[in-house]
Amino acid sequence: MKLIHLKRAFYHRETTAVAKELLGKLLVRKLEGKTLIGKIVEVEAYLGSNDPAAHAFKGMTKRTEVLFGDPGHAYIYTIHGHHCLNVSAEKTGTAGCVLIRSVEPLQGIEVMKKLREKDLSLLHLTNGPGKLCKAFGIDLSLYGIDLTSEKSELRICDHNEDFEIESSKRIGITKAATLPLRFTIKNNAYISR
DNA sequence: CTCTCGATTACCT
DNA sequence: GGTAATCGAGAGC
Repeated sequence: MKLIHLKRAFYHRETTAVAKELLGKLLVRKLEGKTLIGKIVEVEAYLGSNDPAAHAFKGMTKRTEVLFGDPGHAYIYTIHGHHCLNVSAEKTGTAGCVLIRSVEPLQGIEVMKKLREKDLSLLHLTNGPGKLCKAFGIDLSLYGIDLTSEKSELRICDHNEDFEIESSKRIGITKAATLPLRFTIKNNAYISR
């Protein structure tokens, strides 16, 4: 499998467009000499200043500053004791991002199982934002990492496949909860919930 | 410094 | 489907 990372221009667009097109792409993590790969099957768009549910809604803080910078960087935060991975989108100065909610494990599954401590069945290994971060060894030390750099330990690579995209309400939020900004690959077995 | 609140998970019935 | 555990960021004092 040849791994060509997505370029900056991919992220330099409207957040919902980036979200939909991230479906089917490959999350690639270099870790301890191994390469872990997961196919993105579920994402959510967070629109920044127009979206009360977005962390960036109230403006820039130390935590959210990467969202206001160049697109194509990792926005990682902790919630309920777990880490979540987002990708920054939109032009510099505008704070859109895409939450990676679920991936299908493709390569490095033994390493993922080692990093996760519970529920090691393949279907439940990476089917949630906190779970996939644990399985991929993603924590705050990777905050702000450039996903478009060949050298990065974390990047997103191109992959082509035919599938149908389904949209639905975002999960686990209370504000702007009815907007259809969650996108999934229809009928994929590794979607969360 | 203290307090509150989740973009969650795992385990229970 | 219901809920306890969890912990850092952000806000307020």
